[in-house]
Amino acid sequence: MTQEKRSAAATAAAARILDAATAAFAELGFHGTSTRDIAARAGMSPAAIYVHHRSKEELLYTISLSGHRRVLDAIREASAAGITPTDRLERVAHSFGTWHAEGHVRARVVDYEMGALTAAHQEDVAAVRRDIGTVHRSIIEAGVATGEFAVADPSMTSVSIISLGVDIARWYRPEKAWTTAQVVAHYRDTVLRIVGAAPRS
Amino acid sequence: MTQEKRSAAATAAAARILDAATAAFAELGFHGTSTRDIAARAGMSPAAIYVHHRSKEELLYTISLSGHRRVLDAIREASAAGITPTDRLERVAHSFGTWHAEGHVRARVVDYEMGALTAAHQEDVAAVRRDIGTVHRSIIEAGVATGEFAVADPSMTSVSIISLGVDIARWYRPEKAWTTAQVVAHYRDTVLRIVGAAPRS
DNA sequence: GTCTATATATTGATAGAC
DNA sequence: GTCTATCAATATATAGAC
Repeated sequence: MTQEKRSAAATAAAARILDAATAAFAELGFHGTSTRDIAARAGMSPAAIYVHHRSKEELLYTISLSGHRRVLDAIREASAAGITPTDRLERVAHSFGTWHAEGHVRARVVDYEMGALTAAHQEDVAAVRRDIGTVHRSIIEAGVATGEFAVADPSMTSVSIISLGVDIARWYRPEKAWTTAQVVAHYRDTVLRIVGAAPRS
Repeated sequence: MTQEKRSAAATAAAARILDAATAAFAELGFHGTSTRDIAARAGMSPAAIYVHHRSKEELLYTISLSGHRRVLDAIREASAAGITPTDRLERVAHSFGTWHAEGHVRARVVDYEMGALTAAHQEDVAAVRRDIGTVHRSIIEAGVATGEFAVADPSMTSVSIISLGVDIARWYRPEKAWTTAQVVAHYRDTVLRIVGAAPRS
């Protein structure tokens, strides 16, 4: 058995507990969720959690850190693929919006439960968040340099764009009228308007 | 002693407890806050809370409902004062942004802790939220009618504008670089861009 | 209307059988 | 690696003295 396969998150039971914790945290919040809630959703006894994970807080840490890293990877890939700043921003907005709309349950935990982490774990996540901000800001600055974007303060604008994307996870509910595709398309168009890009054909 | 003065929230001690609860809920979340936390912040014993309020949940309900009502009143007043849809939207954005930036502590509880309310209390708050949405959507529809705004879906656009304002309360921290006035001005300008209004002089 | 003391339930986490 | 049983701490809320 390899090192990787022995690590907690690699076993099927460990993953099932992580998924149960994600669903519970998204619905009730970290502090509103008991370890018994998580165990019940995973179809196991409360004690089983501690065979695979160190603590309830570590469950949140694992969800939050891996979630943040996956978003960062996704937008970096989207950003690299584009040619012009407008292309890159459009791809990044699509990727970022899709993560928050389709993955709204996971994203709700990732983006809104950070405050329940220990200070050290919160700093690990914050570092990834800074990189996510840098990806956005760099594209905006590049677009300002080429004249494609009309933006007075790229830092503030990138915060707004990220904010609008993140907040999808708070308000979006699939049982309502809009599909994720509609929400993402609207987000992408809104982002282009915010930076003052020329309307797309 | 009048009826009003005898109601719980009207006494000084009751208000002090409400303020302490607001600060605690904003920092730790509803479920992360104990009644002992609240009592300690108010400089009272845990038992004192129950002289002035029925339960911890009722504290949140009072904060959340009165907060929502105050926002609704503020944007209704701002909306009525304007002449053109652009004027009205600008005033509403200023009012809505100011509430969330300057009142970010209170707004964080009002907007992000709703899920901890009982179903009945959640519905009371949701009714006010629907009115807040209607105020925004009506202005956008009016602007589309006059040709001042270029918006394909007024419902989605009003959700975006509200979302961008609400989310200020999540990310804004006064100890960072930006003043509330800067954040509000940027929000107001961004809102006008989102609806496709002509840039202001 | 404030307090100390406490009832009662639930919490996160562990012990030990299998 | 799963379970049942349980520990110790903490939760919300109340009782009763002053």
